[in-house]
Amino acid sequence: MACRAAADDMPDFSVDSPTPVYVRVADWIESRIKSGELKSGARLPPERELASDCGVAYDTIRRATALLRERSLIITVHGRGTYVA
Amino acid sequence: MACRAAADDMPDFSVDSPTPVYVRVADWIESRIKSGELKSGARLPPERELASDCGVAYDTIRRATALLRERSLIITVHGRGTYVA
DNA sequence: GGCGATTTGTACGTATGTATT
DNA sequence: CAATACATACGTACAAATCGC
Repeated sequence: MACRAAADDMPDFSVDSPTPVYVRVADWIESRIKSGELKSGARLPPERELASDCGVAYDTIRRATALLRERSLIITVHGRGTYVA
Repeated sequence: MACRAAADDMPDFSVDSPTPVYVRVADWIESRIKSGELKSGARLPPERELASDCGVAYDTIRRATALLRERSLIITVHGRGTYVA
C-alpha cells in the first residue's frame, strides 16, 4: 500500500492544536511534495485510504485535498485518482 | 422569518436534474441578488434555516455559499452571518 | 468582563451517484 | 460487467466567534 510507508513519519493529527486538522493534513502532504518524497505525477492513495491511514474522516481529507487543489499542488480526476501537479 | 417569504417562489430542489443541488441553490440565491430582491448589505437567513427551508442538508448549503463566496457575491462572518456583498 | 443566545466552522460517519479502468 | 475511486448529499455533534444583556 503506497501510503503505509509514509505512515511512519505521519504526524499525530489527533493532538490538540488551534490549526484545523484538515489544514494540518494538507500542510503535511504539501511538505512531502516539497521535500521531493512525492514527485510530480505521483499518485496519492485513494481518499478513503488516506482518511483511515491518517485517522481522520473522509470529509477531512476532502477538505485537505480541496486546499491543495487551490494551491495548485495536486490534480484530482473523477474516477481515477489524485496526482501531484 | 426573512426567508419564508422567499419560499413561495423557491424552486423545487428535489426534482431530478444533472446539475448538482448545491449549484442550483447557489444559482437561485444569485438570481435573487441579481434581481435586486436581495440588496447589497442584506443579511441572508442562517445557514441551517436556509437548509431546512430549501429542504436540503446543511452540507449542501455550505457548498452553495462557498460557491457564492468564490463568485464574490456574498461575504460570511464567523458568528455573525452571511451578507450580500 | 461574564453569560447566554445566535450563527458559522470543523469533524465525524454514511449512503448513493458517476466516471474510469 | 465488475472493481475502483472521486462527487454529491444527508445527518449529527461539538467548537469557536459574535453580540446583547
